[in-house]
Amino acid sequence: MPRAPTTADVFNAIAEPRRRQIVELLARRGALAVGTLVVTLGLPQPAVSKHLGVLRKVGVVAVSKQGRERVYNLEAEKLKTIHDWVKAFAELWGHQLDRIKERAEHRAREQTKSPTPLKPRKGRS
Amino acid sequence: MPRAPTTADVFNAIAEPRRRQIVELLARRGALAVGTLVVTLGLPQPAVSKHLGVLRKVGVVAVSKQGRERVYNLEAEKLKTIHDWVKAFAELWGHQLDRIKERAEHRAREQTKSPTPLKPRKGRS
DNA sequence: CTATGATATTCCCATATGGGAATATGTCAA
DNA sequence: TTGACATATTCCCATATGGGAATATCATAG
Repeated sequence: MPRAPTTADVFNAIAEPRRRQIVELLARRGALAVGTLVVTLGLPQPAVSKHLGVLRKVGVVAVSKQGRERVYNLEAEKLKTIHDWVKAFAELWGHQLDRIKERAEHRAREQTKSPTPLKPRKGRS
Repeated sequence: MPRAPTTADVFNAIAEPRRRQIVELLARRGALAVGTLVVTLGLPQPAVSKHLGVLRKVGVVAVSKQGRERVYNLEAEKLKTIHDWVKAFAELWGHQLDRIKERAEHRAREQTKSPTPLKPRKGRS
């Protein structure tokens, strides 16, 4: 199986730096027309349109026709998926994670066979 | 330019569902040997090793040799990058984002007066 | 030493990529 | 209508993918 399509989910969609930039821009400056994004990002228009297509497909942005322009706005709630995911690990870096780490599989399955023959010295001979 | 390598940064690394699963497992159960991950994930060992390789390259996990096993542990701080990124948009979904949205490109010189969708005719009567 | 267990690495391949270039579609102005 | 502008879509291609299969590497037991 090849890599999942960028449109598979939000995680894949924002893996692309340019797309993250677009999200940042829309968050910072509000809804923007494609043309504005083109000049701001310094990317060719087709490239921008494609990136927007990906973001739109996963629901991170939404379009609205305004005259001959297409105005894209951020649908921030979709980013909540990611936030919720990483948030679960927040305590692991904000706190002492040793406890969780250590209480883990210290008895692993190795004890089913060899009773912990740890660090046998790195002798040279 | 093709898609950036999965090892390019944390965002690309965790775009892959299996790799996210690995992260979750290591967070939940602490450091684990490859073999344990293999049985838990139900994936062929080479596949797991490759995923671990990606995660290791971006620094999300770290290995330690323990006898003939390789024990992988989570380096949660690396996920902070992602957390910090999405966190910036948290106010956009937890709060009223209208303010930010509206103050945006109002110079688009066209006030959105009526959203009136043009196409949503989902019913043939 | 050799054998076995535990992981990592290499080769293969269908698939998707992001950008470039060119073109199509859409919308407004005369 | 025609023309100019704003976006989207299509085609092309070098590159990377993730899994499968086979093999290599490393560590320990005998």
